[in-house]
Amino acid sequence: MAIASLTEKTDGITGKLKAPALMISAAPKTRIQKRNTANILEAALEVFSAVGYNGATVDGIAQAAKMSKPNLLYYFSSKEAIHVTLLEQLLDMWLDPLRALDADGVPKDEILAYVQRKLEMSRDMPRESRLFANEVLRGAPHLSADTKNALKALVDQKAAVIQGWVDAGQIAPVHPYHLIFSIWAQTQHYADFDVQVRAVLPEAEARDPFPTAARHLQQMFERMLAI
Amino acid sequence: MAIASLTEKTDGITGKLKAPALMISAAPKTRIQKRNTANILEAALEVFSAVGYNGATVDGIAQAAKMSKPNLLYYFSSKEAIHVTLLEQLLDMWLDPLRALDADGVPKDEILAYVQRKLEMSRDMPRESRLFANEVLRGAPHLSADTKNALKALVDQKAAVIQGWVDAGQIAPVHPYHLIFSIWAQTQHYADFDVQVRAVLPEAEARDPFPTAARHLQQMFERMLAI
DNA sequence: GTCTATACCTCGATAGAC
DNA sequence: GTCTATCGAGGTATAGAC
Repeated sequence: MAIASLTEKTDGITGKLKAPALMISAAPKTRIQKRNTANILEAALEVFSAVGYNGATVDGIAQAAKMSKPNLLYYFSSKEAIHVTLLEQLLDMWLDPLRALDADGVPKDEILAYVQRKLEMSRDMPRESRLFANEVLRGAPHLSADTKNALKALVDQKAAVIQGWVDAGQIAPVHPYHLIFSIWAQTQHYADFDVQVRAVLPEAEARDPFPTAARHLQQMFERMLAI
Repeated sequence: MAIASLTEKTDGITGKLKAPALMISAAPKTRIQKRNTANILEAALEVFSAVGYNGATVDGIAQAAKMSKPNLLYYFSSKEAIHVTLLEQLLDMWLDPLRALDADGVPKDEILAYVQRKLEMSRDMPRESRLFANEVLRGAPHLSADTKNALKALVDQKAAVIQGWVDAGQIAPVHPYHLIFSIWAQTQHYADFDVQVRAVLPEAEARDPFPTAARHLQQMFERMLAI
């Protein structure tokens, strides 16, 4: 079932073979098809994350992928199909840090490590962060009900783990769902609002906000969870 | 100078008379002009915040304002002019909660009150939050250098206040800029990613996430700042 | 599989009557 | 100030040759 695909570990970006609903053709087969499809999705990530879904043009994506517009549309039936495929493929990888939160680990360490992994994703994959931010900001019109349910199932599961730690007195009392939102919000902020962060920070830090951000968030969640 | 207009208290949304660069006409004069201009900006806020700048159409804004497209374009020279005017006007009010942070108040109370005011803005003015989120996400192409400098000046000033409190031992050591980012990120999250928050939360809380969010953030920043 | 050419549409903005 | 009509640019997607 769909939920299992998000609660179980998968290979993320390379696991692109599960046929998305909106694609014309069946799963890609030949080497050149795989290569072109991957090129298109990489180009689409670049363009969508920079100017949003509505700001992007098929021609712009085609140019970024170094192919003609009709050729691109030979691989994907529409602009929407590219976007949907991209979202579904990347979401899996995007949730890896949360999926790795281990119920059997040391509670405080597990959560702090999650925060740092998530911050690293904002640093190393800001395009993915902005892609999702843009989608959710507009009301998530291209995320299927299945996908939303799978996301909820994963968060429910991890929230239960955190609640267990609270009940066992291993971390200070917290609202597990809002704690997760706090982690998402603060880490993704450094990708999604990057220009604002850099515009506001003193010049020395603006060049690379992430080292001080990492220390700040470490401090923040350490104090939040200390018993 | 421009910076003063943001660091000093102004009357926010009603202070729309300072002529924005991109408007055709001078400041509105007749009663009907004021009324139509206000209608257009209200409609534009509704549309831009729902579908973003690129997703919005002049016709859509005109319909929301219950006028014809050419009539709307009689008041604003272009779609971009509407957007720029809207951003400049609302930013002032948007920064009121930060501006109200009082250097002479009780440090912890001042910061906690700021958090709550900001969360209330996310609850009561989600459209404004999404408007800015969309603009910053795309790299803030419609915010002038003056506006960015004014924002930085305000944050610099308040960061210095917070640093003063830290130096005086009145709150726990924190990075003032990142503390402000933490407040922005976590409070705006409930407006910008509203659909995700509601999709993930258990049903009872999803109906209104704000009461538990308020308690969670109170807890979070109390523990962060406790000496 | 990839191209040129193009059909078809929507959008931003303007012309010009009233 | 407000309208109908329309222009021209730029967008998605397809036709059809190679």
